[in-house]
Amino acid sequence: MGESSSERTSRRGRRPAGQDARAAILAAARAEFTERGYVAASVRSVARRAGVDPGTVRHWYGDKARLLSAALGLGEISPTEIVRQAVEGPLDTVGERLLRAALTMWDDAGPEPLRIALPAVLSDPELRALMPQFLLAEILGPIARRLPPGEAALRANLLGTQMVGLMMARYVVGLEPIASLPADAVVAAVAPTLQRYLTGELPEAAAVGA
Amino acid sequence: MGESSSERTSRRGRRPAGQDARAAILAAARAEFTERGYVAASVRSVARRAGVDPGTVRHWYGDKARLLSAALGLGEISPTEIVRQAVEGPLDTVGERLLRAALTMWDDAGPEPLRIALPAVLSDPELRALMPQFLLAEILGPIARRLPPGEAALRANLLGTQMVGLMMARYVVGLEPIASLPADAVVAAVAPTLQRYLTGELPEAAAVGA
DNA sequence: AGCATAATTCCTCACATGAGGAAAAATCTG
DNA sequence: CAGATTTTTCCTCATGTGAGGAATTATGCT
Repeated sequence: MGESSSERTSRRGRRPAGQDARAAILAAARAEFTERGYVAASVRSVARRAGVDPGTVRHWYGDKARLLSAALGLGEISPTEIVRQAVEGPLDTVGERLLRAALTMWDDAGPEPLRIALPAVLSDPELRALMPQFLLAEILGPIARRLPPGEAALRANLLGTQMVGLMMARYVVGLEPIASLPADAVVAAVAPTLQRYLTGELPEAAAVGA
Repeated sequence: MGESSSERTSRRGRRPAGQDARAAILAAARAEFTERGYVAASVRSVARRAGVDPGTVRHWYGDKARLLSAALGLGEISPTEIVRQAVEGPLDTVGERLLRAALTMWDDAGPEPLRIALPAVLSDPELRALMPQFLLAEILGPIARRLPPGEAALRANLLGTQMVGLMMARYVVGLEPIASLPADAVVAAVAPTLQRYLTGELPEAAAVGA
């Protein structure tokens, strides 16, 4: 964890043009958050890794939460928008469309953001407590609005269970063979489940319980 | 967070018989780990909450990892054993048996152990890296051994995705309505998925990808 | 009753963290 | 070119952490 003085100048003041401290900080943050977890990583450990002073990190990103947001690139993709688009179209293929959209999003981003964000959120009871509202409003809500009332919430919930489980196994944990299965194979196996949850027969006992 | 001197004596030495410091420490640990997350909770914060000195915590439980194990009551229930028992019997109802066993185990324990353990494990890249092996060996392995070779691993994986997703939604996140759905209703909705994953038709594209 | 053992606190140490602010150095602008 | 602005480090502070060990006090055993 020692800083290499060949990589880090010790004089105060502005660096010559062309050096991108912000990018180095963000890359270091992603690495630190991934390797140590958000809580155990510190602003100082990120700064050390980036080869800058902690004051520089603070200057650009303020506190650690904002550094996390920046490192995750939040705001660049909107899961809500992705869901909204996928949910449009015929209902008898909505399961597959949602799954493909999610797999594309996750595959594009790689496992890092999920591996950083999920434990960070789950470790904080206040953030964790916000997740149901967020999920219902932003992810499952647009789906439920396409379904007949009465079972819509339960059906969207069930879809959520399968999607989050797949996300966990494939991206967060890296469970094989599903972690390296081609997307088409995943869709072939899992989309029928999603479709049944959304539009298929739910046994009476499930519906009564809702 | 301040300690109440009416609850804590300040003299050194053994306490009169009848006071159970260990139980108080474990209860405090569970509360602290749940409310702050494992990493952010400290041995000192646990001790403060329990009304004892940090040295006492250290005396009984050594380091924080061992305190976590004790607080979670690890060793009292064996998921592996539960899976092994549920997997015995006719294959055409194994999905439901596994699900009932898991729901019982989770319901009995309440959300706390999962809310403590999951972020703790996922925040630590070394522990996280061990999860696939553990899951495959201890949970999914006994299931896969009951299935015909060739697709056994994929089928067990698929079952795992649904189970972990259900666990996340129902217990960790508290997503409604599934969080408060009666177990029978959950089984009615989800067991057919598990059964299909284990013994049902998997589309060709899924099987080829495995 | 006396001694050994067990349980608990107090003390100390080295180290780490987030945060604020001032000084220094490069760039930008008119 | 000079001054303003931007960027970066150094310095300081208050607070917290894990860990080791010795002193103290109650219990257990003979």
